[in-house]
Parts: sequence; structure tokens; C-alpha cells
Amino acid sequence: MVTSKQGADAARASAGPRKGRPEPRDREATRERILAAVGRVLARDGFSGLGVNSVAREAGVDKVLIYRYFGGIEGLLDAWGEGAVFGSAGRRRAAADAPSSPADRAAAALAAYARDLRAHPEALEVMRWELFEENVLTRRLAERREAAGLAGLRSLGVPRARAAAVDLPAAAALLSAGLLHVALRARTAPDWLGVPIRTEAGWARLERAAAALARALLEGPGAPRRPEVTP
Amino acid sequence: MVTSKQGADAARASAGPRKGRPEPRDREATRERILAAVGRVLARDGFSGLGVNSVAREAGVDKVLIYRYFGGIEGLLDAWGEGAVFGSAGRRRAAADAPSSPADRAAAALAAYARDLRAHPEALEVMRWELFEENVLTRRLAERREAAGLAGLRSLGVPRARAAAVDLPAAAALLSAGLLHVALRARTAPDWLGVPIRTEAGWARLERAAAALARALLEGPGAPRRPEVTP
DNA sequence: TTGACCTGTCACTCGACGGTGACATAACGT
DNA sequence: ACGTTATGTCACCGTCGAGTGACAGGTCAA
Repeated sequence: MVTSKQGADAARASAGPRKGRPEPRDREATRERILAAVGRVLARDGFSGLGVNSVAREAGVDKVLIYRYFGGIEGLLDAWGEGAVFGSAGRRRAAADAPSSPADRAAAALAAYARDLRAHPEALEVMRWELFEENVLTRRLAERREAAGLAGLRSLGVPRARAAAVDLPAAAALLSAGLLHVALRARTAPDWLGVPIRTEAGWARLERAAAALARALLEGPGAPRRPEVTP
Repeated sequence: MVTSKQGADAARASAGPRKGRPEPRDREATRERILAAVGRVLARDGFSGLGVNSVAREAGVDKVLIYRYFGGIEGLLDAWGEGAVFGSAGRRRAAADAPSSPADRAAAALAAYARDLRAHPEALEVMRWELFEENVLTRRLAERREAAGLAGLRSLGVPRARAAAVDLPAAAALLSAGLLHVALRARTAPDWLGVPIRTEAGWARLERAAAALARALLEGPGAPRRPEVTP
């Protein structure tokens, strides 16, 4: 050894004492630490700050382990995506299944979606990511979301004729995209068209507006205004 | 000179013969070339590909000139933002001013907005940028857009009482955000909730859906349902 | 003509990143 | 007790982007 400038590498852990105890060698535990670090980096720095170096640093682990255990960033993200990232589809589904009119179910589903968005910053980051790059993770999650969204749409139970007349998928696409976009935008701006998007009050307005739009569309002129007993 | 590896720099122009004629020295022309390059790089590679090096390369110019003439990337973007980036606010305004019902004007404005989005890729890129970073350019354009959007909203001429009842700003925020988001998403995905977002047909559906949502909200129960004379 | 200034070129530093080879040592089966 | 393997550490490499100092060749006024 040439006792060189002990420069180490940029990926060396910068936090936490790792020289003291050698940390018991446990592949599984290390894997978990790395996976957990992905979520933290993502939520804190966004996808642009995500890389072999930063994750290794965050996990307090040498970056070579990422290559060994996951084969690189690709595999790491793939493994991370396995875990339930967007776990609350169940809640949305439940909201959509509540016994009421299709319009009510749509309104409830939109509100639940809005709340989910704000409750899952890492998932939000992945969706931001989807907006300008494709990779293993974004592809996988986007597929999942498309499927879940379409299923939710069907479970609204809007009568076929009416759904076709109003182009339900297009309207749902717009409203969901709108909520998502505003949630994303909150990271870099406090308002959108004058509506505060970082406060509970602002989001209450947005949820109400989404619900009102959905209701107006589904209960609009020509709608079967009879009290519906839907399955 | 040590006749080193002729490595030159990464910013050296890679296209176009610049060794032949020395290109007449003209500060203004060079400035323009740089500014034009910004738009091209932005539209082609997105904001992530935007940098001193890439712009200089694209312009066929040495990067040091960017520092000399603009003081760096910040100043360059600032100067670029001076130029009319989103020039068609006039069209939207015109659509909104057309003599018809507020609902019709809203529908027309949304459709015009959707068309503008797809017609201005560099502007779209800047909006993508706004979603995950703040800088001179994004701040400036976001302010402009907020102002224009609010003005457009007022020019719809929705009766005060009704506007308050339906929370017009929130609804408009959702719909405009939805259109924008779908336009952004088109760069990385072909569909959104099953709706094709890269085809004219898909966009026609989205425009109709946006219009229908706006109409349903503004003409909904309680709306002045008198037969309107629409062109 | 000459000197000051301006435009443009070039070579270089610095830092961060992705990626790899070589090594030390703990854990484990024999 | 021993050798093998797996786990983790460290020092590198090449690349790329931001930023800078030095310089060559025009341009123009005195």
C-alpha cells in the first residue's frame, strides 16, 4: 500500500460510526438497509438525487454491495418496486365500493386518491420520475397504476350508455391527472391558479372541486336521477 | 505547447465546419445563435440535457462565450425567457372572449389550452422543469402563467354567485393541471387511464371531456338553463 | 502605425458520478 | 484446525459537466 491520500471514495458513509464495531455480517440485513435507503433518498432528494453513490452513502454501506446484491441501480429499483409502494389501492377500492350512487363513489374515489397522493411522498416521487424518464421502476409502477385505475373506473358502476356518452375514461383521466399534477407541483410552488396547494384548506377545495366536477358530469342533464340501488 | 493529446474540450462544436472560414466576428449574431440553441436543446433533450456544454455545442460556439455574454446558465435562461415563449395567450383570450355563454367560453378556452400545450414543446419542457426545480426561468414563466390563467378565468364572465358556489378557481386548476399533466406524460407514455395521449383522436377525446366537465359544472343544477344562442 | 480592446479558441482544473479489481476478514462446512 | 466462500473495504479508472486563465487574431481610434 502506498499510504496514499486516504481519499476513500465519494460513496463512503458520511454518517454513523462504522469503524467501531464491524457490524455483524448479514447479507439480508444489509440488503434491507439498502432498500430502505432508496425510499429515504427518493423522498428527500427526489429521483434526480438517486444513484449508486447516494444510496450507498445513505445506507452506510459500500456501493459495491449494490452491484453485488442487485446488479446495479436497475436491479435495485426493480427490487424496491417489489415492495408495496402504493399500498392504499385497497382504500380507494373500498371507497368506490361503498353503497351509494356512481357519482358518489366517483367523488369518494377522487378524494381518496388525492389523500393517497399526499400521504406517499416516495410514490409521488416515482410518478414525477415517470414524467421524464422510463426505467424498470417507472414502467412497472405505471402499469400497476393503469390497471388499478381502470379497475376502479369499472367498479364505479356507471351505466354503460352513460359512460359512453360522457367518455368516462377521458374525464377520469383528466381529473386524476389534475390531482396528481397539483400534488407534484406542490413541491416547487405554493399555488396553482391562485389555489394554495400546500395547505389542508387548499386541498379540501381541490377535493371538493374534483367531486363536484365528477358529480356534475355523472348527474348532469340526461342522468338517471332516480335514487339508485347499486350492487 | 506540449502538443498534448489534442483532447480539446467537451464543449467543442461537433457539427458544422468551423475551421474553414473564421466566421465573421459579430457579438450580436453569436448571442442570437446561443439563444436559439437553448430552445432547440430544450425541445430535443428536455431540461435535463440543458447545460453550458450542450448549449455551446449546439450553437457551435465556445462555452466561455456563454459566461461572457450571459454570465452563465442563469443569465442565459433569463435572457431566453425574455423572448415570447408562450405566445398564444392571445388565442386563448380570444376564445374566452367569443360571444357565448360562460360555459361555452370555458370549454373553448380549455380546448385552446390543450392545443397550445401540444404546439409548444419548449414551453412544455419548461413546465416539466417547473415540476422539479426552481430557477430564474421557471419562476418567471410560472408567474406569467398564473397571471394569464387568472385573467382568463375572470374573462369567462361566470356570475359571481355561481363562481363562488362551485369554487371556480379550484375546478379550473384541476382541469388545466389535468390537461398539462397528460401533455407532459405523453413524452414518456402512450396512454393515460387507457386513453391514447399521443394521437389526435385521443386528444380530441380529452378536449371534449374537459369541455363536458366544464359545461356540466357551469350549467349544472341551478344554472341558468335558458336556451343559449351558440355559434 | 501602433496600441488598446474585443471576439473567439484552447487547455486546463475540480468535483461528482458509475463502475471495477484487489484485498482483508468473518463465517462455515469438513 | 483448515481451507473455502461470502461479506465488506478500499483504491482506483474513465467520463462528464461547470468553470477559468491564457492566448491568438481581428478591429478601431488616436
